[in-house]
Amino acid sequence: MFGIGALSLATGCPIDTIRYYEKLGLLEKPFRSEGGHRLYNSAHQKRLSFILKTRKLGFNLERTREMLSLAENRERSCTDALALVNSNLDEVNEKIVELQRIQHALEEMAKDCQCCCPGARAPECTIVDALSDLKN
Amino acid sequence: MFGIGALSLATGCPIDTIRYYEKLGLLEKPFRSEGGHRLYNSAHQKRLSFILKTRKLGFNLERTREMLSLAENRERSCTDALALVNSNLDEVNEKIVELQRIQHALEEMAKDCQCCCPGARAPECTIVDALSDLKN
DNA sequence: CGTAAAATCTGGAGTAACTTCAGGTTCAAG
DNA sequence: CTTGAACCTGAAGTTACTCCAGATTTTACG
Repeated sequence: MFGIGALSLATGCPIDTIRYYEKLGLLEKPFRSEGGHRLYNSAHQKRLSFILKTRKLGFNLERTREMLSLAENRERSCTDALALVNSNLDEVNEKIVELQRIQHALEEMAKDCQCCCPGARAPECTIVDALSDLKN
Repeated sequence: MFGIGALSLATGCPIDTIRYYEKLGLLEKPFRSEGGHRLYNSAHQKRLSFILKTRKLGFNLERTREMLSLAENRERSCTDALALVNSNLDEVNEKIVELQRIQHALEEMAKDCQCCCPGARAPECTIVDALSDLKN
């Protein structure tokens, strides 16, 4: 049995976040010392590690919650876990595509500016021009 | 002079967002009809379009604000705009790298599950296993 | 054992960038 | 003139935390 500080140290999860997960019901309520301090065991730690690993894979808290219940429920099939992974993957892929679009556009802007308006005043800058342009 | 609905339609920006930008001072206060309805002209529309274009390039509102003041201030040099673009580009690149890491990990998980635990119960699923594993 | 420092407690507010809501007022068309 | 659409305001909700103040508990040291 160890305190919240030790759990935080062991998992790398900030203390406030641990309490936050508890409030959301992702983490079950820990035991308490006589004075009211939280006391955890290795089961708590495992569950928190699970959550953190899931979060690192980009799952939001709702999906994390589903993954947790999946991991605990012996009735549910593995295809549910796969579906969860895949829907998360879809989202990640969409985000990547969007960011790459942005990346491309920003690189173009930077290139144009560097080649065509070095030292110029902002109003004549190609970047400002591009943003001001009502077309496209 | 047109109302907020028309501006929204013209720019594709939701009405609530227009009011929100006004509250933040990104958009200057419009004229008002006798009854208090907002009235805009093409200058307002241009400014809003500028903001929307900047947002589409992934700039946050603070950077958008800077870009706006840059576009208006004849004293500031073009290199400032370039710096803004580049710092935004840096952030975008970081996000892409992180998302690609996640993408990779999720793809691996999906592959493992599809090959090794079709139809199995969740507790034996490779996905759940990977998340439960305290190592790594 | 006493005390001081470190750890923990609680409830609430702050963050980004909107979005939604309720309850009321104004505008435009017929 | 009436009615339905558009618009008004201020406040609360969203995600996933993070930070704060002020109080209490625990632990270490002499």
